[in-house]
Amino acid sequence: MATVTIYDVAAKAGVSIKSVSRVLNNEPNVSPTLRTKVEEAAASLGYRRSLSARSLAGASSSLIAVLVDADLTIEHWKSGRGSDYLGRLEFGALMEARQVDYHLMIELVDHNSADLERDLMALLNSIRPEGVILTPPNSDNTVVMDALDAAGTPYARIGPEAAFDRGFCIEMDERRAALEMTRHLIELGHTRIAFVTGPVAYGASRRRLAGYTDAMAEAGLDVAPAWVVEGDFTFNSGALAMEKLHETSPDITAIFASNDDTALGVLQCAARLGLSVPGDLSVAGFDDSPGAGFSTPDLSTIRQPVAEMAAAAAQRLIPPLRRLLDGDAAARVIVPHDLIARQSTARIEH
Amino acid sequence: MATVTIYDVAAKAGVSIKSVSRVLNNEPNVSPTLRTKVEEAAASLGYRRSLSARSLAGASSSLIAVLVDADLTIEHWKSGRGSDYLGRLEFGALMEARQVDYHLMIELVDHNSADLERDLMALLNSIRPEGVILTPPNSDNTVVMDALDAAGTPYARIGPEAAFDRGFCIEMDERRAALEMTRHLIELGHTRIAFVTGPVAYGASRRRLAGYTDAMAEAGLDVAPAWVVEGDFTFNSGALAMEKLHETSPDITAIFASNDDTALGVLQCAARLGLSVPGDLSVAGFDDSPGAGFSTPDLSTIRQPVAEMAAAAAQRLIPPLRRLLDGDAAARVIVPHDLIARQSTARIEH
DNA sequence: GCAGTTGTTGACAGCGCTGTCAGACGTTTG
DNA sequence: CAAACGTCTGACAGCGCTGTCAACAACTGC
Repeated sequence: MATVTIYDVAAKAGVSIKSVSRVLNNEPNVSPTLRTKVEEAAASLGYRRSLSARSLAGASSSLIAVLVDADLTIEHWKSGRGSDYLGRLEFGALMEARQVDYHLMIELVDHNSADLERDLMALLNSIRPEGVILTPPNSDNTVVMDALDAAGTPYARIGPEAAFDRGFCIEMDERRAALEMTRHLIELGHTRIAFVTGPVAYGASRRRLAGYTDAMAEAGLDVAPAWVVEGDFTFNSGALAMEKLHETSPDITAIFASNDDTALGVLQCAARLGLSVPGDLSVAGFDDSPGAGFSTPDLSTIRQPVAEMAAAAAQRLIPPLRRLLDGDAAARVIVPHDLIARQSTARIEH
Repeated sequence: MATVTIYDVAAKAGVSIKSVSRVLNNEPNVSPTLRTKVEEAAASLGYRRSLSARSLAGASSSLIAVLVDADLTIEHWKSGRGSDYLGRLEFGALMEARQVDYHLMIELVDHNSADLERDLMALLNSIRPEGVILTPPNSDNTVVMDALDAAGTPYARIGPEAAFDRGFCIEMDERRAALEMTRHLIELGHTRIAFVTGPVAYGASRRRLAGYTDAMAEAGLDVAPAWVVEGDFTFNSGALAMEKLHETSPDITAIFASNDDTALGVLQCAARLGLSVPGDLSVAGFDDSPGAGFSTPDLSTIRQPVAEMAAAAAQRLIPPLRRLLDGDAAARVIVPHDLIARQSTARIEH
């Protein structure tokens, strides 16, 4: 194949390679004549600078690395609980990166490797990314962040739980989202609304619960202790919660589950108990997981703006994009979510 | 940060950089003494060769590019029909690549760009991957394949539809999978089994239909013309098909849909018509999409071994892995699928 | 009209590696 | 015992770029 180098372009344009480099890098002090000559030559040859050479010569590597947790991913596939999280994330980042000819590299990290720090350092040394996108649970891995800091590589943390002063934090407002979903139920006329929590250890669980509590308080509605049932983000815990609620509080008219899996469990158990959704009971979830759109009835839920979060991350990590952001490049970003009202929540029938 | 170079290692080991290079590349004619000296020095410094420098100096780039279709992906997210396809694919490839320190790069291609070929050439020129993984629909894009051939870059096509002599073809046997699912229904005692097709334009649709037809023939069962209803891989087309079948052929006891979305549509419509699944009707899908595990009842389906396919692709594209495969590195691979029997299919009640 | 400035270009080194080639050994062969 | 060979190692060039610095032309101002 005809490998086109900067020499070819320089020869064709009748200038020095340095001039070609200048034009391509948008350096100042380039005459319009030179610029057109070089641009035409480059275009006619279909020239594209070699990433390796650029990176080696000291320019930016034009690379963003996405760190994905190996364990979590394996577990995901094993459990059969597929998720389009990664796909959406990459897509969001890619749409930004491609505009300025940056590239995305996916790296697996073993977050409980004996020598995580060494692994990471070696990785950074080997590929020298301009920036790194951290996905949960590594968004809160201090070893990872320490290594990145030591290497001086900027990083963006998707959905961090703590230490919001480190790196770029890209989040959604989970409390507020839960609050809005609860409001949505209240607006539909519900007053006796139950809540199925996630594992208490997760900050996300706590924030979602807080949103529910706040919305109820705000509307002047009491929350009976029995209405808040502990779950663990799984389908089964949802079914169990439904059973329990059916016994203890048969008068509730809506259940808000901390995530979609749980909500789907609630849905299934409700069907088994002969409760019609949304006729007898409204059910809401959280996450807009792929299954949520296909349940019967399909699930009202909160869509995590994963692609937008990744885009925000990319904008902050890629210098040319960051420049466009100007002063708006806050180190901590709250990305707006969507409330998706589907069939599983409806106006209460009197 | 302390960037560790080959010079540091050479100095620490008291040898020339060429010797370090020799050891690291497993070149022949290296004395055991040298080897240990270098390995120890490298390990103690946490040294990892720079990808760019290696690639620039003429060694392999250690890079595999995954070409993902921009349009298709956008459509996916827009339709809200998330898919974990990409995630599984990457994971499969990554697990292989990491063993030999290869890296994965994700690239978006716009398959109806005015200048696809130029775009691709520029991309290849810029990142010089060792191999490229093509995902549908680009697995059958001749422009892409031509560009890759011209560049001399090996490529693996995931789920190709035609031209099986080009590149590495990584497939599953869709006809056989459909045949097995039909057999599964027959074994459960069903004899009047309907089929909802995909769009006729897709080879996959035709192969799945063929599997159904073959299994029925094999079992000596007649297929009434009304039993085969045309769908288009969407949820709605499944619901429509169910309605139609309910009118024309109320005596069928099982429906095999060409994909999960369609099957979920069938499921929903069946519920609306008061048909219990699997009591009155068994329903089967194809693809094991994320929604399939969460429907009520959950869906029996065929799991596309996406991760395994990507792994097979990686093994063929990455030279050191390919060597391990030995003569087994067929250019065309059929990766085994799984039949996942869940609640939606059951023994027929007499 | 001459130093001082600015704008525009090119020569050249060097980024961290690998490939080529040659040199220094030790071992076999006729 | 010299010639021929195989084994091990290092010197050096060069991959395709960018950064530094110098050269030159075209201005400026006094």
